[in-house]
Amino acid sequence: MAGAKVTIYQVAALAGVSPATVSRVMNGARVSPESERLVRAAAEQLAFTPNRTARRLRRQYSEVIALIIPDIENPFFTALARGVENRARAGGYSVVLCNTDDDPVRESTYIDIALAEHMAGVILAPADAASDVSRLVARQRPVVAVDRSLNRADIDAVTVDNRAGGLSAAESLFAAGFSRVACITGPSSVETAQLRMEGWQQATRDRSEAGDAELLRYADYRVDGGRLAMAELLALREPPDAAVVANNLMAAGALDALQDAGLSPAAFGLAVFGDLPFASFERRGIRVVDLPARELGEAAAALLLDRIAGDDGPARTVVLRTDHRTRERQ
Amino acid sequence: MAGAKVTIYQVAALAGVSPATVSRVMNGARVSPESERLVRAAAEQLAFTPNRTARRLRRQYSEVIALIIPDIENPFFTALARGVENRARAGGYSVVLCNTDDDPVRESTYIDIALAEHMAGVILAPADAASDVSRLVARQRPVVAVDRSLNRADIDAVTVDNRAGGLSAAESLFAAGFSRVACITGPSSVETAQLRMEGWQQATRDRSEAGDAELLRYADYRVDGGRLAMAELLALREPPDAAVVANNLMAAGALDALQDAGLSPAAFGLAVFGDLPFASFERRGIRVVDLPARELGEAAAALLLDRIAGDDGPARTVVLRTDHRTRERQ
DNA sequence: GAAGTCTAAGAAATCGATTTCGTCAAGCAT
DNA sequence: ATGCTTGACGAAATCGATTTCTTAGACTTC
Repeated sequence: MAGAKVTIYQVAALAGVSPATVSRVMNGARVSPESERLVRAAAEQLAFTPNRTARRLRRQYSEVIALIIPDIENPFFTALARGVENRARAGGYSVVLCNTDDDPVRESTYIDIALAEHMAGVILAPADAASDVSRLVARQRPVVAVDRSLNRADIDAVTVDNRAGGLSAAESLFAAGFSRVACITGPSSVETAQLRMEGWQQATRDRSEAGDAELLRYADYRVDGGRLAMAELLALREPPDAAVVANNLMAAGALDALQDAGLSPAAFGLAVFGDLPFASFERRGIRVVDLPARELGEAAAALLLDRIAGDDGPARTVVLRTDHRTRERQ
Repeated sequence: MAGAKVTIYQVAALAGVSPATVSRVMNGARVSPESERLVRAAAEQLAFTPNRTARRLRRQYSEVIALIIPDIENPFFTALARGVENRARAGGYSVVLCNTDDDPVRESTYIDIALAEHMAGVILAPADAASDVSRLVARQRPVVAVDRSLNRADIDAVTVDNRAGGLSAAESLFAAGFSRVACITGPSSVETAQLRMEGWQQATRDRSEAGDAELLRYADYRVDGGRLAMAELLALREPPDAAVVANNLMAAGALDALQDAGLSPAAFGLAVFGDLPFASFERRGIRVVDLPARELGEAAAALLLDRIAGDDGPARTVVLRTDHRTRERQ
């Protein structure tokens, strides 16, 4: 009715029972049908909503999970977030999205907040493999690493097979007839960047023509880094005729650089990790290693919800497959 | 130290003072230097973090604000979210991101959660102009509408001048020599879609050649809707030679359709609301009405923080200007 | 030196829901 | 009929920090 807050005491008074009974009704404990009727009517009439803060303080627990990601403006992570949210909502949980900009300090702050807020669990795309989740573990809060794994064996993780993806991306370029296949990957400190590069390396190592160190560029997983790296590659005395690019943002930059050089992505040979959500028509001819972002999120959430529900089996690592294919149409 | 939770009582015991004094130290109230030293040392030693749930229950208030958006996978909203987050963090607040998929029921649920969680305020990009914020108002929780305004005059809002944007977008196409300028806008129930269309309408109304009703298409603000609308326009007996597209996603679809028809965006004449984050090289020649997404978020957060701090002046509406320009380079 | 401020800090109440504990009465077996 | 179980439910403790309310000194002021 009124806007003022309604407490369990007021409902109890109106229904003529004790607050304990109201609580029992709201939580499905055994109550006589008569009491239940009275309480429900009173709650309805007063538009009673239980105060979650009080409940949480008492229960030491809340139906909220934290999702900590490095870059909220990267579509890969928003798709992942959507996967997490879908799964969590289905299980009755809300998701709090925390953006770290790959800053370990901010990540650490968010972990503290998750603890202090009594969140039920944390899904973390770690800024660094050495990210410190020990406080969570010590307090027995479930944690799942997603996209990138952590340096510790006791934490659940959901990742994709990055090495296989890098390998198949490079192989598909060779199979299409390209011979000098370069690689633009992310920071060497980031696991996915390293593994994707290793896949490429494995494919190129054997081919006499290709095992050239100058064809490998470490960039920063951002648009400008991709542009710069591609520009450098094209300026080589013996430039590549194709490249594996380790994420979507750098691919956008690389496309730019190709365009500047008057090359078309199809003729040049480009294989990219992850989708280019807005580059719809230009991406024809680009090979895409499908990163199942939403599925990653769903799998991570499912795993976390299991843990929250009490599953305390040994740590699991779920590795999703990457498909790759050539884009013909969106 | 240990993982177990540390309470204010343990800190008090170790420091040899009362819990009240510990609280005073933690909150900057007057305490003797000696007590302060003792408390800080004890807190440090035990790695004490105040339990936010308990604090919130007592204070009836938390340093968390909710940001409710219709589509987390739309870069416009993530950029807006980043603006909110930056500003909120600077003010010591955390942001909880809630995604509604334009579903009024989910929106309503999130509003209830914000209330039950004692959040300090809500920034809402309403799914519908009739979205019900009355519960928030009744409970005196600050609310700011962003991007789209609400049907009520007592709520702060931060928007852009959509009509002016639509007008200048259309004008710039006419000025560039195009004569049949179409418009692909969003659902007629969405305010921004309506206003952008009206701007276009105003520009075309006077030009004899252009005031053609069939050149106006209502779509759904999504990629496929844009593609379809553009395909329909191109199939007209007398197709347009240019178009104003009311958001970024539909523009991606429209570009697709143009490509299918063998037209280049520059030759066709395309003016788009909002940036196309990944279509870097193809967007040359496209006219972009800059939507200052991040600034919208920052302005909304600033306004909300003012309200939270107690500002209870009359409701304000902040209208940001849209700049438009032609893309030459990313 | 007596009366009147301050100040620091402890004791205890408080926020609102949950949960333990205990009581009372009804139901059942012997 | 007696003793025992069972179920409903109220009273009161609890979660942990904040916030009165008090009290005991220390310091002014005339």
